[in-house]
Amino acid sequence: MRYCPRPHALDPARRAAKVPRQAPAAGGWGSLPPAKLHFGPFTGIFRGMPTDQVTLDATDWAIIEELQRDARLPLTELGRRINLSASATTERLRRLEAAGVVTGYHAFIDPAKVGLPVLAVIRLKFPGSRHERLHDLLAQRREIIECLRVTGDDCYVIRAAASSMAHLERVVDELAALGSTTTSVVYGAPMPYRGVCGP
Amino acid sequence: MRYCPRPHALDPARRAAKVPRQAPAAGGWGSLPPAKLHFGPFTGIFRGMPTDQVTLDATDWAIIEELQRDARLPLTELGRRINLSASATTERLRRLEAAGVVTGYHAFIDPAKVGLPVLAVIRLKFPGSRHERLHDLLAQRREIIECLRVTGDDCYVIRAAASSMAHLERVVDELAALGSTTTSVVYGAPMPYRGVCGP
DNA sequence: AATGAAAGAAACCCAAC
DNA sequence: GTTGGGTTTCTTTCATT
Repeated sequence: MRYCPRPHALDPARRAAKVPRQAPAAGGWGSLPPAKLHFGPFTGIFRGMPTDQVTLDATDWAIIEELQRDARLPLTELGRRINLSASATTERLRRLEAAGVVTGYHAFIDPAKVGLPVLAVIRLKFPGSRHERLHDLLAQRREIIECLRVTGDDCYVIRAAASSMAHLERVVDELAALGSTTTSVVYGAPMPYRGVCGP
Repeated sequence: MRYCPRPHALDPARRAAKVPRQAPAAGGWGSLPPAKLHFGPFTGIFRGMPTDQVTLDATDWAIIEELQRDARLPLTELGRRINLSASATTERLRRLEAAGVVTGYHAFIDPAKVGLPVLAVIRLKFPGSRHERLHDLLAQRREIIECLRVTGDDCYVIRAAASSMAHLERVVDELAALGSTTTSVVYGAPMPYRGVCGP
């Protein structure tokens, strides 16, 4: 097998080698493992059913907090910060990845900088159960960057990033064909996403 | 200076050392402070006013897409995938970081795995302008993992991760002291967060 | 801007403690 | 968990184009 540089357990190539049976890919981060329930940075990444809780000690939490802050931290430096040898740090992290505690490492992009300055939270209320059509739309419209199914009056909470209000309008119109929408444009974040933290 | 392993431009130590003077924010917002506007994975990380757009070519987008998928990808492997030498790839990425296109690299954690299986979207409606009290609460309650200010009936859209419904209730009660809340518990994500993509 | 070479550092594996 | 050795790969710098 080809040597995979800095090959964390979540690396697609490595996962393929180590996790023989992939569940059918269902949207979202292509590289993420199947059947995870995550509520990752910022909002949530739910996928499928919740899984069992993992017992973590203070060192595990230190690893989690460092990597939530900077996912590109080298393992040697991470080890230094948590007062653990590189080997032990690597093994801890490997276990956290294998247990599904760490679900991925992702770069964050400023949408405004790349031409998507209009961000919105769109709530969608369904009359019946045309969920398939929504799923199709989610897959196609890349302006939709997240969709959560929730309790309450609204069935779904959707996030979208658009290049203009006119662009957002087109996205909302497509959603409005499926159910009734309530759209809120985002001014800013008094509290931008921060990762989870220990007890 | 101490060698900094894999020291990307966003590394705190390196940022201080290498980016002496930020160019004054030019463009549409006049004298307003040059802040970050990100709508990162899952929800968005807005902070302050939007900044200027950056012109990106197909190679830049390839870098962005790869690192959104796996932030721990080595630069050599990234270069291989986009058909560029490691040096050129590094320089491209350095520019993207310096321009504020890439705002960070973050590990995603499965909240259910670490004892926070209850995720909720809480909308908060303010009667007046007791924003300071909200900001204090946001800073203190680590269950609140994001807060967006939005247009519409509700002033804020808040995300929270709690260990139980009783735990969530306590968080909601604290918010309800400031304004009227509407809470939706998250079932799952038909479309978990996926990063932005090019045109 | 991209390339290629070279030095130092990091990732990895493994054995021993 | 730690240490240390040995190997491969990665990061960074710099000269070159």
